[in-house]
Amino acid sequence: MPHDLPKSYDPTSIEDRWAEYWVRENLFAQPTPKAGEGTAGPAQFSILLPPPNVTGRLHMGHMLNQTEMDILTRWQRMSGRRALWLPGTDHAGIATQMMVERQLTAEGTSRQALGREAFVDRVWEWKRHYGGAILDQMKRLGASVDWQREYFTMDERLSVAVREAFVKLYEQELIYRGAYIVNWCPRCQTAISDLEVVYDEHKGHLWEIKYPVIDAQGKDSGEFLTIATTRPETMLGDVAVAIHPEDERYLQLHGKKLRLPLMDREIPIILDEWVSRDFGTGAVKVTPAHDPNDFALGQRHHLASINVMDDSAHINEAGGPYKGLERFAARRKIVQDLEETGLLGGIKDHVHNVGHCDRCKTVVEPRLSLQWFVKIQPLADKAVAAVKEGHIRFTPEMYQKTYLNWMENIHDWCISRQLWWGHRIPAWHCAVCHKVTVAREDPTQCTHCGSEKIEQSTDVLDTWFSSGLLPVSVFGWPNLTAENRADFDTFYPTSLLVTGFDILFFWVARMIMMGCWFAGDVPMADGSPRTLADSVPFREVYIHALVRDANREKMSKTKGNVIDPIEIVKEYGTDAVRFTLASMASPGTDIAFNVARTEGYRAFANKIWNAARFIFMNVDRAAEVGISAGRAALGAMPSVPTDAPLEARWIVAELNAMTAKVNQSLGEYRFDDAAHGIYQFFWGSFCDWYLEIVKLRLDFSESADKERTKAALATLMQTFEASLRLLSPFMPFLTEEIWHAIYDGGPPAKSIALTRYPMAKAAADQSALIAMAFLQELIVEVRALRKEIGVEEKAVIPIEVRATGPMQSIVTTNSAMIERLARVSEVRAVEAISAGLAKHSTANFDVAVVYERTIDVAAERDRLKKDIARYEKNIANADRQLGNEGFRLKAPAHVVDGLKKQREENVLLLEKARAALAALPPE
RNA sequence: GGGCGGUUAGCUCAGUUGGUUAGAGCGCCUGCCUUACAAGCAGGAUGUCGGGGGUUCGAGUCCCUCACUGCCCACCA
Repeated sequence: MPHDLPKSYDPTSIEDRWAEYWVRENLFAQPTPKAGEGTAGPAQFSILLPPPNVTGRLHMGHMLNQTEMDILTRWQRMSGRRALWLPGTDHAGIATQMMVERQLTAEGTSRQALGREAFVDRVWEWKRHYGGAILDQMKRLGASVDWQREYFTMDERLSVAVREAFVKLYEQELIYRGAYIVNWCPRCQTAISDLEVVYDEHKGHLWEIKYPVIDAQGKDSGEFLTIATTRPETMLGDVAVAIHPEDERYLQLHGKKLRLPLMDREIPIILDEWVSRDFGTGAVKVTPAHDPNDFALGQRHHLASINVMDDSAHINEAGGPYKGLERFAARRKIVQDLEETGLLGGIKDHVHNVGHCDRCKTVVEPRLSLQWFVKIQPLADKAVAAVKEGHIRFTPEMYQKTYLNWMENIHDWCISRQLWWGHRIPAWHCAVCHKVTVAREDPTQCTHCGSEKIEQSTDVLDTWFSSGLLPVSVFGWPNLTAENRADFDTFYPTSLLVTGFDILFFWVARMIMMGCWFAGDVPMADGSPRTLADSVPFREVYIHALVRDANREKMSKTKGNVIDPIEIVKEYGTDAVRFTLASMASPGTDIAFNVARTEGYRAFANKIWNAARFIFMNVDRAAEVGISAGRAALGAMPSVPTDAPLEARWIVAELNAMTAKVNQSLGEYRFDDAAHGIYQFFWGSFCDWYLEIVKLRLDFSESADKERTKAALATLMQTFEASLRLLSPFMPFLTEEIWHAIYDGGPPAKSIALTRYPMAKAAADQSALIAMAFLQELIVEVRALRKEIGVEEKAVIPIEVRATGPMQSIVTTNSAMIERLARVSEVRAVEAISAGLAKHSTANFDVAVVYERTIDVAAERDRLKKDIARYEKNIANADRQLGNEGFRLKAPAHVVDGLKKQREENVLLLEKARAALAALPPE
């Protein structure tokens, strides 16, 4: 890589090249340690990529997630840890099946027409074709994952883990099968878990239906009991009507029966305290097969359950004349029929929440069906303990509460899905004894009766059952032997999980439950039992925010405000987008993604690019006069002798301070602080001040002191190179390109990512920081003065400076710096500023420019008056506090002293400003 | 119904255990093509920290309350 960089920074031309190089060279592969070499501990850093769905395309949320993980992984790797970032994809049961079904529909066919086997083949084909798309996009983003370890949740070895987990839980009697009300999606035609139902507020109706009361002889008494329902179609499955036992309106109906309209069936009136008297009519129809509350009611009162709908929510034979109607058509017909028979009491508007399938948004039908469940409490208990005992730490902390609240109120988990795509449940049903055989190896006969008439369950497992196992399964569980457990011993528990709150329950909580449960049985590398502390799937969880659009709106396809990261990356470069996300990623706050920021950070990248060009230009000039660039000294923190020029001591002090800050911030997941720190240092300190000053030292003329030039160039190079390393986790492409250019074809490593991350070496040189701050203030005042009195930009003019003792000598020593940066021809140290000159005063100095001023007297007067008002206010404020005995007694000494000093400064400045005002021509 | 956030400059956001004069980026105004960079340089303006009350010598920061706003959980038919 030659160091003659093109004139302008063009991200696309460099990013593709390095992205390809990192993958080709396998730079981030983390091989399995040799047996016995792997030891868990702080020397390791392992992290799992939340596996994107194979259906996925990269969106901004992914990019944020991956940028954060990549920054941390690169930082950890460069800090000397054995870093492993493990990528993979999720088969995503429902989501993927839906995509393929949609494709089939477009072809005019269906999965039913294909049959199960052919359909599953088709999905695999689809997966091979599209499944890697998101990973290819990740490569383009520079994600430093170990591509050699890439997995897919339906890989053979991960499927083994799924099967083992299922069988084990079954053996432990923590998996059971039973008929319960589950959330049923009629479009996906499968059960879904509580978490997969999203509720939307819906303006519906409350229909009041009159149920005729019948007498002892079974004849209509002429009386009615009016019930209220939001779903009239379910009345076909009514088995009772419930009222509150103390409801005075209905006391006379106790023990009576009703005729179910339309179905002409006798149903009892039951009494239950669950019924609320003030809702609707105080009488509620009971449909155990289609409502969870009714189901519980039915259990309590030993009522039958009548399921009136089929898998696609059409009315079945139990619905009599309504058989075959789709549920909403049935609803309309039923309401119409009731009206015609005079049994419709009334229709009221009613706003209520309606559950929809998370995937396809179809209205969910609560429905009685036979499903598999995990008895979750024992797992949840461990998962609660793991967090309460501090074995897993959440950032931001508040998510711990959210997590515990959910985990402590958890319900059994419905894990069976009536899908074709997924891990098939390892349970065989016997046609003879009707019992179930669950086994690790496919059985040929029923373990209960020995019959060979067994058939495997057609259900598959919830996708999250397999992804919940990932932290253990990717490292080889359950087949861990002394020979092959090095990965597990080294990398489990993983160090960190970085993810969004949207999958806190779906995935994070499940991993904690399953990790604690299954890893707990794996002995430690030394054979000792594993404690809960070492069973957890990860030690820390960092939950990041949602990426919204610039107006803080959630991105969604329907709103059309989705920002495609790949598009933005093409326009501004990956580095700029990464830096945007990092700089806006403060924990707990959503990110309003604004391309204006990205434009700003592309400018930052360009700034770095140009700083590199400037430096390389000087390296070349130095080479021409026989000064070497001193590359051998690179790769460490720069150090400068105490007699080095001020700017050299200062920039090294600043670099150390910023390095400490960045390391600390990254340790606290403060990506924003870290990014701002680097930005501020590089642009504000390094470019704006240091580079401008160092131009003075880069004197390649014959008469120049070569040693001094060489020293200046060395500090320049070292500081710049260290800055690149510091920046490289954030902007991996740009820094890689420039870093290689520094070495002009002979880099000491294959990548900047494989060098060491800077560590602050020493306490910052305070005297350099103080002196430089003073000079910066002086230079800024001179520039401001020039502007105020209208000195042309190009004019070079003398100044007068009055400063106190040590500061005066700093001015004298560094007059060349002042002259260059403030366009000054001569710095005159004086006892007092000459009368008539335009002057600025600070607590430390007075400064004036020697110039025939074209002063705007009115503006100057305004400025001074404003200053005076400010000083007076400050003094009054200080006096008020200092006059308060409580403050003097209770405030810490440094606060009181600071305030006193500040007051003195303000008194001085006030005097100066008043004098200056008096010296102005009268109004 | 329960819980958790947020409200700071025109915009997007920082602000560590309460402590001296509340910050950044973008935007805005003014002047500069100063040979690394006009994707730049220099200078400048801008806030009753959502309202009210309280604790304290001292509150953007702690407590109470109200308003607005966002999210999560629950799901009474």
